[in-house]
Amino acid sequence: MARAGLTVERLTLAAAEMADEVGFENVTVTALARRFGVKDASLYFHLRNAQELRVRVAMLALAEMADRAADALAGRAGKDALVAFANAYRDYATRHPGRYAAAQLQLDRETAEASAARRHAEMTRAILRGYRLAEPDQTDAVRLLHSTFHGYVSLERAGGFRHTPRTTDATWSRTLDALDALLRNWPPG
Amino acid sequence: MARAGLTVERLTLAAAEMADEVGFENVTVTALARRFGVKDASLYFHLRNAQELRVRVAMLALAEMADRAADALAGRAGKDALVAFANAYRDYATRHPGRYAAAQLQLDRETAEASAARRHAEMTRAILRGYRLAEPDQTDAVRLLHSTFHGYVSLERAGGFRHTPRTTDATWSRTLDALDALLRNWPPG
DNA sequence: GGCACTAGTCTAGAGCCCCTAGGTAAAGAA
DNA sequence: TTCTTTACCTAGGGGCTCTAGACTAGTGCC
Repeated sequence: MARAGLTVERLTLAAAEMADEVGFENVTVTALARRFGVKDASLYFHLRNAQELRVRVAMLALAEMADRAADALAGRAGKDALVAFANAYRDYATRHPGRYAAAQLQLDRETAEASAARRHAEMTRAILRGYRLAEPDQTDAVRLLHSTFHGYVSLERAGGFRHTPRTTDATWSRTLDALDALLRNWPPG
Repeated sequence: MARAGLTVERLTLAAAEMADEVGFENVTVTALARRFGVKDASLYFHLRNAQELRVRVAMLALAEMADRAADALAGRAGKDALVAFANAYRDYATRHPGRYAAAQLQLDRETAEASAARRHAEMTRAILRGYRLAEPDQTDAVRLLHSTFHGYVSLERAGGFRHTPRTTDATWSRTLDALDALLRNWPPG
């Protein structure tokens, strides 16, 4: 009965890796325990329940995405920043599909506050500084950008663009052109 | 042992109602059987497995959304059509959250072909006729619209817009203005 | 009406998952 | 060394998925 050296952090990271390998919906407490050569009941010493594990993976993913986005944004402005930010987001989803799926988990208000969601919003606002939008247009633009990025990535991952021959990379690039154009010519209220 | 008169269609419809009431993820074969006063094993005479049930609910939702969108589109063109289409989509998600969640299920290629997804794409292209976009811009615009609508609705439902006081209705309306403006001034390749 | 056949439901049970209660061994403190 | 705490274990209940095989309700035919 040697100790496995489990911690919440190790469990969360392993769960995130597992999510990328087999899909977030297949990450179970039982399967995670198996991976550590331990009984499932043992994990409940470290986790309140299975939902906590999922939430922790979601928080990890949100934080990682924010880190990547921040790196991508460093030293850039205007369209350059917009493109780098969007690509960081899309690349993360491609490389870490399970984590990305986890990040879509519905978090309760308090948990959402504690997450990196605020950093995402702040970075988006930073990008918009280059486009000089006043409130409430700025908030609307933040929401539009989030919606489009998230929608594009999740439809692409779900195979929603497969029926047309045009590559999704090409459309992605043109979508960013279009959003840049839109932000430069935001329609008056 | 009176017969319950189960059919795949009745099961699918009941599952869809159940999804709207308790959430798509809580629709199980066992719970559905309970609702019909029948043992869970009995449903496997009508369904291959639980996944088939989920897929059928997804197909139902996609078809219903396409119907609503088609109604909304009738007799409209230009921005009018764009707004009506987008609202039909968003309203459906509001009234039928469980069905909407089901519609996001990943379908395999064949199932997706048999779904109403093609009708959605055709309607979007019909809207774009008013904006006179040539290929490949048209395909890109279809993808952009889908992405934005889907992204907006799912972020809104997930509570992603709660942290800012601005109402989501106001942003939605301005988002449609912005998309209309963008389509009228689509940037040259 | 009786018989054969099919369709629809049931019971029993295996396997996996979530989670709790209570036991026990390992690691560290005194 | 002994004591305490920490970390893991066994046992078990309850839910979900799904299969095998039994049984019955209904249908068609004589």
